[in-house]
Amino acid sequence: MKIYNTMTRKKEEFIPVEPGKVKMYDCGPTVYNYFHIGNARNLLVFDVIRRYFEFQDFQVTYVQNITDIDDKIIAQSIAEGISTEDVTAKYISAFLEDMDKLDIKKPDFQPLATQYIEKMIAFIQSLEDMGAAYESAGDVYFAVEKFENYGKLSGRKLKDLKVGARIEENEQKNSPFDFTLWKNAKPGEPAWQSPWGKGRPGWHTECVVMSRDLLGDTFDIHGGGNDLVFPHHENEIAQGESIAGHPYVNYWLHNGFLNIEGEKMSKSAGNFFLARDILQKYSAEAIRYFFLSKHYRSPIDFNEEIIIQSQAAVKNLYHSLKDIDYLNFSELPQYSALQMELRQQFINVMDDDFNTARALAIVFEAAKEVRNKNLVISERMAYARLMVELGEVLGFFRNLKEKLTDVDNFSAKTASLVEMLISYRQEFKKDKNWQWADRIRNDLAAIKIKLKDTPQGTEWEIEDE
RNA sequence: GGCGACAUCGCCAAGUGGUAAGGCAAAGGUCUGCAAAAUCUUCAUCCCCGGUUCGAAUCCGGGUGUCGCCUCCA
Repeated sequence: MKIYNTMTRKKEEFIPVEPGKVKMYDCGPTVYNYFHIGNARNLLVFDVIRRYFEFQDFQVTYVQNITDIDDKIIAQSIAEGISTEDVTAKYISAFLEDMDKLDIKKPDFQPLATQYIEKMIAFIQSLEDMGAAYESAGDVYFAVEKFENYGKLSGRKLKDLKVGARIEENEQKNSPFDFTLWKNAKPGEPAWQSPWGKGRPGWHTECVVMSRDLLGDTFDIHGGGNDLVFPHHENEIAQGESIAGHPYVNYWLHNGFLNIEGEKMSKSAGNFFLARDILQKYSAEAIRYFFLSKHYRSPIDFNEEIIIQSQAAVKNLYHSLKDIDYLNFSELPQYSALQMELRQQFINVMDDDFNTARALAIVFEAAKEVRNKNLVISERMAYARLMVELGEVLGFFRNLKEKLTDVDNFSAKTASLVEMLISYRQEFKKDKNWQWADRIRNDLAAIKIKLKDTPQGTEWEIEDE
């Protein structure tokens, strides 16, 4: 298996620290707001990577932190007029809810920053003891120039940074690029007691401390959005490797950014989409298809038309399963050489830096064979099994039974009412009373219930929107 | 100023030297009272110019255009 490593800017053969095990860490959200569609990409990408490792029989330990103490949270608590605890409680539960709606599997660990204060203090203390950090007026900073490889992940050199970057005015720092490990609390701010007085940890420290605690001081994969490469991940490396004296992470994975109709998404530009708002209108699987149809490292452009296309594409998959009556298989058919070959192709493309776009194409090829009436039924059923197996690796087909039986959103009573109307329409049709037959069909269509006359009788379904 | 990415059918998108995956949409056939759905069929030579090669969307050089990071940010 080859994965692209931001550190070396090359695809590299994946060799885990411990054979058969994968230890991965993804930088999770800061819970000061509902998460947006750009966050969703990171979450979905790492969900699929995790699922694929599990499919390949790796024993995966997946850690994703939740930052629940931060300047933005304090700002939000003032804006909403509630305590910081209430802010984080509110957005953590919203986060978990939205994750579930997106069919994202729960990480094995979701540590909160506030659960790690003691360990962060001890860690910062060690950095200070070894001379990598210094205190200045109640704040503690990491001395960037003490870490000789600073910039190795992002390909930046301190001297280049000095040329163009806007330099933060802060006379307490020895060097403008030194970053905060511990921040002195202002009156009224949440604070913890520490050797440097009351304060809170800086953002860059929690990921190092948590990952070392849960995954060890060298682990396999660390991920996040592209924008975290510098400075956040760079700063993690500086801390982790200063302490450990050996590599912190073996493979760095970064997903590309999401644009909105070609523009960067930002609140001020008004082109800002929350995941939960999009989920109101479109299915989790449409969103998933949209993201997976593009390679995770490339930038992706979001607009409504694309999601509509994605929704239609996913429907295609379900039609195949309905067509073959997947739910009524008495037992799962064995794969023949044909299915095994397609399955192997799937593995090959996923082994090539998680090429989900090609993987998706393979699922669609299987779906096409499911509907291929020239094949014997056992062969078609085997393709259906394959399609579901591979689709699940990509995170599709959760609650398959409900989706295939349409019981999801409709009460049994609604269903029987529709059936009743259909039977009346049958009577009209028998009498060739097209006017009333069409009126029933049109009126149902107006409330998004679509009728289809097939040789087996009239079928109906609720249209997605 | 420094670093980096990208440009493939109407739309989305894969493809890192061997003759263009897949999805959406569209057109035509079958089916239907008419529809819808389903199904079958059809649908690109890869931004421009030059070079390397038996052979290039794929490599090199030069253009043009788009975007990202360097500051909180997934």
